[in-house]
Amino acid sequence: MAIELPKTFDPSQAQKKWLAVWEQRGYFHSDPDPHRQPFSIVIPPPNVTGALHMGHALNNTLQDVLIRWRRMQGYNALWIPGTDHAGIATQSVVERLIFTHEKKTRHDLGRAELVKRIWAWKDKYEARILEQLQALGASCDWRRTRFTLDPVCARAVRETFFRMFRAGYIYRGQRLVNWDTQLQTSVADDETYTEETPGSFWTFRYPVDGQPGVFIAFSTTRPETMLGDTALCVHPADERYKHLIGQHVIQPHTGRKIPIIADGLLADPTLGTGCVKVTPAHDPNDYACWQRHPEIGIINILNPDGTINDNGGEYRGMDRYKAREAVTHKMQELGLYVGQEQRIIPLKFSDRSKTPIEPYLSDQWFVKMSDRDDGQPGLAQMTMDAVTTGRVKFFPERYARSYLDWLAEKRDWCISRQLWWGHQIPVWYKTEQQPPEVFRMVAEPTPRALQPFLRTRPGIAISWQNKPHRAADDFNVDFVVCLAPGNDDIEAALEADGFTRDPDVLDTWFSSALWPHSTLGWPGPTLPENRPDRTPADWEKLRQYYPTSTLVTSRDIITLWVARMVLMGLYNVGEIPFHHVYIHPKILDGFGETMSKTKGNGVDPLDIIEIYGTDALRYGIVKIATETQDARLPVSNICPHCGQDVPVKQEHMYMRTKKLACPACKKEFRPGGPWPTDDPERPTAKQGSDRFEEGRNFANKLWNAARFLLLNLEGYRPAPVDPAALPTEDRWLLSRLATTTQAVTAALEAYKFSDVARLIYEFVWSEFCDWYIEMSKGRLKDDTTRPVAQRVLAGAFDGILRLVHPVMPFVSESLWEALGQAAPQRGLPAPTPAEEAACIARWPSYPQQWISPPVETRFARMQHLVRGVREIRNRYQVEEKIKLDVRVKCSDAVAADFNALAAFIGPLAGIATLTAGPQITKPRQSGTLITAEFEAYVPLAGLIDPVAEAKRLEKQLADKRKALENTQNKLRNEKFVANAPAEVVQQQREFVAEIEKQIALLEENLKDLQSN
RNA sequence: GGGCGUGUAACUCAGUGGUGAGAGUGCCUCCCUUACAAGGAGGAAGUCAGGGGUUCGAAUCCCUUCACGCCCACCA
Repeated sequence: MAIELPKTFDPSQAQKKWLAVWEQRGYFHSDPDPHRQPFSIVIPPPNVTGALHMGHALNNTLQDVLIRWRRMQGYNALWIPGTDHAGIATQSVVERLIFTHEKKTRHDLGRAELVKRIWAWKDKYEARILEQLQALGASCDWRRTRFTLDPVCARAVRETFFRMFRAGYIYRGQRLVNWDTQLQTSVADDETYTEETPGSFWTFRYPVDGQPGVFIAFSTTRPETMLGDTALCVHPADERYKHLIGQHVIQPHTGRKIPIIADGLLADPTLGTGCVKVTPAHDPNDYACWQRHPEIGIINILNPDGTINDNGGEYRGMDRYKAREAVTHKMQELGLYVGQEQRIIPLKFSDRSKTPIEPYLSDQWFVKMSDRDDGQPGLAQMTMDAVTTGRVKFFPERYARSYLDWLAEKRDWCISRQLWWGHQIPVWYKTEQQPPEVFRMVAEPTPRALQPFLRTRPGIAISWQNKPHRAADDFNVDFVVCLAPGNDDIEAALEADGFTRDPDVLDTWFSSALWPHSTLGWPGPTLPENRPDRTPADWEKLRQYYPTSTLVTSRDIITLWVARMVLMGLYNVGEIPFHHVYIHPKILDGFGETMSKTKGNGVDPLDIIEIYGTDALRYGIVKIATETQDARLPVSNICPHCGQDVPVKQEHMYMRTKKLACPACKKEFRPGGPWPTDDPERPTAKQGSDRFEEGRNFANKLWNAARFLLLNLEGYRPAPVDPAALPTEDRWLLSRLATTTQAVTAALEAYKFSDVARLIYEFVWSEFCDWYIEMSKGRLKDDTTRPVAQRVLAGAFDGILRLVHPVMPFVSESLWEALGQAAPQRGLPAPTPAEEAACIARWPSYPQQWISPPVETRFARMQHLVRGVREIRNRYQVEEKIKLDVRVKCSDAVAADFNALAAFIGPLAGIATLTAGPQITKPRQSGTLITAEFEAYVPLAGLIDPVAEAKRLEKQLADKRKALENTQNKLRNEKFVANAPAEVVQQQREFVAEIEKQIALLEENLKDLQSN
């Protein structure tokens, strides 16, 4: 009995069913297995407070395609999921929420309470994002889900910090950081954005000391920083100022005498007055200048909240912008004001608080990236070498350049953040004052509290201040102690002895950088041997799955994340973290802009899943993941009344358009966007994109192909087939199947995802469905040909399901089950019992000998003819009932090929009779000619308009003659004949012969037409 | 300013030296034929951004102009 499927594929039902089955059968679990080769990926951990967006959908779909494919290939495939605590992002979200609801700041709550609140928040949103990943079909080993703050990861972070500290790679220094005065934290460069802002450009002058009436002028956009000036600077070769170098000027607000120095790097004689004020504590360039001229000194004038500190004298306590006015006013009073002009000034803002950034001198922890004092390569160099030697490979290759260029600067990595949410820095010291600048680990002297532990514990490192130079601030620290994890008793002893722990937390990227090995349970070498959390199983996991196989990520974190993972992997494990880095494109809206909630141009993957199904989403994503291009995804508002797609226009973005009328149902709705409140008048549209229709349709096409098979597999008996003995159409199918399988496999190996989707789609739709299934219909009706046709159909479709599975797991799994009922044993050339699920089925591979160009050529000729007849039928609206007589003239060899497929031409082209042979029957009646690689004549007496047909043929003739002339000219060109590859020349000759024949036939045909 | 990338049909994109440039969507014509109207058959539609060069031959390689995007640096 035949199995009957519903007419259309229902994605939501399939998703629900298979997610549960896969999970319950544990298909995605992976454990160390010495007999299988591992293939491992660690997920780029999404921010725990984030919701799934298209970027995640893209990133994770591509990883899942790789993992499912390798799993099917028999690898021990492990995909580790997890989430990131994302320090600033998360803390500021929760802080803002608490402030909105309770009007309390973090200082009102206190550290412990705030952290507790964030954990509660995290638990909720972590569950949500993991569910969303599961909804994508992500075949992660969910048992191994990690969080960057969980105990396993925390242990790795502590270990790493400790080892780097002990080795002298981590130091405390004063540096200019981007200071967010509202959040009172430093923010990384990537957490800032620059905006062109209207501002003023002032010019002032300072009086030269001891030379009344002599002034020197300079310009600034931030007058308040004059309070922190420690020098004026000119170019050493600038004739205007040469004589003043070494003299002093008086800073009028503070009365300080400051030097005029020469620095060719800082001062540019062509800009402004050619003289520049130097404020080392509040400008990065000036800071660099101070490092070259430390004698000028450095003065910090700001408090963390952006007010002027004690160094600002009478301006103390004033907000920096108030101080700007006051300082300027004072200069005017003193007659030192020269001028002011309005300018558009690029101003840096904090991404989190949207307030202007202040360059601020602050105490921070750093990882030293430069080469070592002994000349040995440092961390940056080591990290670069991993790529230059080819141990880590980028796909596409060009992204290696971003990585190398950035690392080549060897800039030290600031790893401390003034936050409460994150890994607290495991360093203790004994003062409320800020600790010193540079530490180096030493054995002695030793704080008393540590004495009892020193002999027995390896996890203690002590540093002291060893550099005599002090910056503006005064320190009073004797010892700094860093502890490895697992030394709670020492921590307690230190704290009892008056030590306090550094309040800062580590940069999120510090823990993310450990992700490939921390998720695998890297135990670290300093943990005491007898600890229960250091087990042989940890090492076994690491040994099996590390280095991981491929990292799949986006290009904007190549430096922040990829480079640091390589660094930490090499430093901690002594081995690269991954062999391949695949950088995928970014998804943009229809106008080429990045998607964001504020713009209102985003697409919610969950909406796409709801409307089109997960498989359609995945297919669409794989299809647009090309090598070079970012993917544009035009967005539509989906009418909440009738479901019509209404394309988003740029004026709809940023909530500029408040209502839209649906062109289909005329009802009004509000376009999608981050609207703060509901609109009582009209519903808000969801946003979608019709780009996913292709995938939905493809899933349905597969579904219906299976439906056809199942209706026709009655009486199916598995048996081997002999490819050599199969009829031409079967050998064509096997040739195409083998070619496609090979090409898909190669595309996956090269991370050419778009090709994967295209290849599968073309084979399934344009070849298997459009031609093979149609051709099989006749064969299935005949009892003698039916059994073989069934075997080939079942066997080929089995292969198709395997090929489709990594991209579209749900529809393929559903059909695998259905096909399993009708044909539990199937396959080509010999049947085998089908695996119990598509997701653990073996990835296909077929014999090279199946690929047969002659068979494909033969088949292509037949397709040409069929298409030609169809075109004629269509052009002249030939009624189905009318019999057509197609006569074919060709060589005997082609005729033999042709006859092999002749039986299909009638049904496929919709004609009744067909005669094929080496001769064309004369005389011609009014008719038309199909010019494929052979000649076919379709008599159409009485059906065609001779004038129109003649016109058409004349146009064809003209085209052909032109092509002939071009090609003949080419062949007359000696250089072409001499230089072009022989096969190309041969091809051209054949083309000439062919086209000459076609022209002759067309001419003959035209004559016939005209004589009638 | 430096680096990387992009510009091909109305739209989104394939196509890195070799016959007349492709796909999906959209558009036009015909068809609800027992797998599929989320479908079938056919059709129209492109000076491959502009200019110059290399070559027997260029969408493809080189130079250049224009437009757009991203990253980095800088802007007293």
